[in-house]
Amino acid sequence: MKQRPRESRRTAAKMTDIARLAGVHVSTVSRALAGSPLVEASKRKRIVQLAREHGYVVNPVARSLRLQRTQMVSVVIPLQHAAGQPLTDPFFVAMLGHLAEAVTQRGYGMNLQKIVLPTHEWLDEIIASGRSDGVVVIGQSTEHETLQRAAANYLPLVVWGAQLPGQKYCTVGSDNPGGAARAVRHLLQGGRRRIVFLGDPTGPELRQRYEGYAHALRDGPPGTAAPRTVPAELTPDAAYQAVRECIAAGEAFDALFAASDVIAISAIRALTNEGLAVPHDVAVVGFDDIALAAHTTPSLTTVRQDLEQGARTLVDLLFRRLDGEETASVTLPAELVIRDSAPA
Amino acid sequence: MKQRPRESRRTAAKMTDIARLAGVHVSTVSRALAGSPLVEASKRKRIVQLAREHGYVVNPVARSLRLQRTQMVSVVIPLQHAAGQPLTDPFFVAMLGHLAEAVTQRGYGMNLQKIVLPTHEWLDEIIASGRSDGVVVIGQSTEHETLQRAAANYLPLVVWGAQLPGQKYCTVGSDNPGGAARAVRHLLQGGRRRIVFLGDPTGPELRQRYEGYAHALRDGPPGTAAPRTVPAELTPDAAYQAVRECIAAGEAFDALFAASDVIAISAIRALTNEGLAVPHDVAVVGFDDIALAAHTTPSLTTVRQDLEQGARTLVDLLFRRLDGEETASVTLPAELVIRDSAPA
DNA sequence: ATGAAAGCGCTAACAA
DNA sequence: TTGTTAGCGCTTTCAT
Repeated sequence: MKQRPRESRRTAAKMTDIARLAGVHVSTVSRALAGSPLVEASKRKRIVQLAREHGYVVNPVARSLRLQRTQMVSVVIPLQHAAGQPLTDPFFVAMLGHLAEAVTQRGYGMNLQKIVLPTHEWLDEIIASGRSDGVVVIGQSTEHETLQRAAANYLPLVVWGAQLPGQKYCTVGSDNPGGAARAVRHLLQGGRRRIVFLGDPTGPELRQRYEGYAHALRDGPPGTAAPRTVPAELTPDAAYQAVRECIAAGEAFDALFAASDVIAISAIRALTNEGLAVPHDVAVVGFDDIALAAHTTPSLTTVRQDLEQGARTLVDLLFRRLDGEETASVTLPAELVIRDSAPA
Repeated sequence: MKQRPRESRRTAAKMTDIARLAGVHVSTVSRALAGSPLVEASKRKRIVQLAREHGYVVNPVARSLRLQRTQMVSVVIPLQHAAGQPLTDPFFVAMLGHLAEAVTQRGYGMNLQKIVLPTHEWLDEIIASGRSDGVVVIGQSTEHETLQRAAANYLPLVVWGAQLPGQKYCTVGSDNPGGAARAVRHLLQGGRRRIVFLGDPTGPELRQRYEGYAHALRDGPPGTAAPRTVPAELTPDAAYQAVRECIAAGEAFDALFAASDVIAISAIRALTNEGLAVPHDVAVVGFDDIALAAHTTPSLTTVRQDLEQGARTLVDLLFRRLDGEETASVTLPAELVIRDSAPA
């Protein structure tokens, strides 16, 4: 058993050390460092100066224990399959960046947790642990019930995802059905009639995208083929495989609506490699508008989610909940961005 | 002044509550939950069961205070300018994802800090605070001296960046000079003679890339133009502007080596918009091999940094340092990936 | 095998 | 204005 050598870390100064140096009681130092007007101004300055000279900073662990408040926000990503969407997926990673931005701007720290196969009580444990003052969950995954339960007695919780009927927790998410419907109508207007849905509509967000797709198809002109799903996990490889197999099986389609940009891009490569021209033979629309989307060949027509606004909204709602407000869920617009993979 | 309403959060169970329920002393619960063989097996099981039923989890704040160990790793990103590389830059964001993966795999949490204009003692404060057991700094920025000072008496610190002479802290980074030189030699082999460096070689990593560039040019065939820098911050807009201005100023060049992919891609757009064909008129090579690079039009020839391996190595070294080992710095290979923006 | 008690570093109610 | 004191929730030595 290896041990932590003490010499490796200079023992950090404690508040009592500063108190001794200043010749005052530790409580005076605490007050001085908190800028309390109770402490005589000159003395306060002296103490603050002393602390700085000695590189002293208040120990947040002790402070948190005493105050029962951590100044931390937990960001949790429940992933369904270990092999599924990795943490490095452009969507997550952009969301994380924006969240970090918004959280640190408020003087809070952010701690990041990835939950692989959500085990029994993952969320309750995070909440009960008191490691953070509030929780942001990115994606409902298959955890709707868990979220419902947790929200029943824990206010400072916000979730990125779809808004569901009877939902008790607060979500921020894009208008998935609307965005998907716009994408499909765009394809229909372009004369496409056999439009396939690529993705696995298990989680609420993807299901909503599927429903928007199916709904728009039902309202399509005569000759519009019925909805058809090509199931695929949200990874490049899975999507690439799924599309190739679909083509090999001889299925005919003239457009593809993908549940995410990542799989849309893979689909384009699969189609191209199979000798199908995009958009001539098959038009492709994605979902997300990741940074990559504008630069692919052909550039990707997609439904844009504004993750920066999403993250800012999540954090804003979380802090209002920390202040006791029962905030309502927010749905953000999902706008169609027309590029070359499905031109006007 | 708003107040935190107590009703919003069910008061979490404490260890003493479980002790009372089990009819034992809190120390026995502590031992039981830690799986100590001292506690009689049946009693231990009963206690663990009780804890689970009541959704009890050990409070990590109290635990950390007692053990003087947090099971947390701080990840810090010092940024030079508020306006510079945002946290959402693909490089950072990919690095973050990989780090999160590696850290959580070891059962540690990760807390994320973004330091905008590094103030006096940012690193010392993070270390002194005891918020985490170890620190990963992403990028040296202009903070070499700060890192030197901190490393003098704090072992569990690792840095992504360039290895510098006389360096006392442990870095993991790509072979910047080698990678840059390979990129430039590739351009020279393709017949390019007037190769410009795009970027601002202020920080150590970019300086090393510049040096690799300059070095390769000096060894170039007769007729090779001397090194020339077009300074630009690592943002798409700054780079786009810089390149357009450079063209407008009538400067002649037939190739461009960009300090990062993000600015390389912007450069391509600037060149194209100015009527210069890539690679015909101007070849472009980037640095990073971000996900986007393979999908731009034309696809980007670039120097690949393996961030996954980088992150794994950082975390591996950090944990060895937590165990007291004085690990040496590691330089990872930086391989040239030839695509269409500078074909063979 | 279990309990008692001390103490991690800090803040705040209370006393002076 | 400052000091004294209790205690946040936990682990661990020591005593039993």
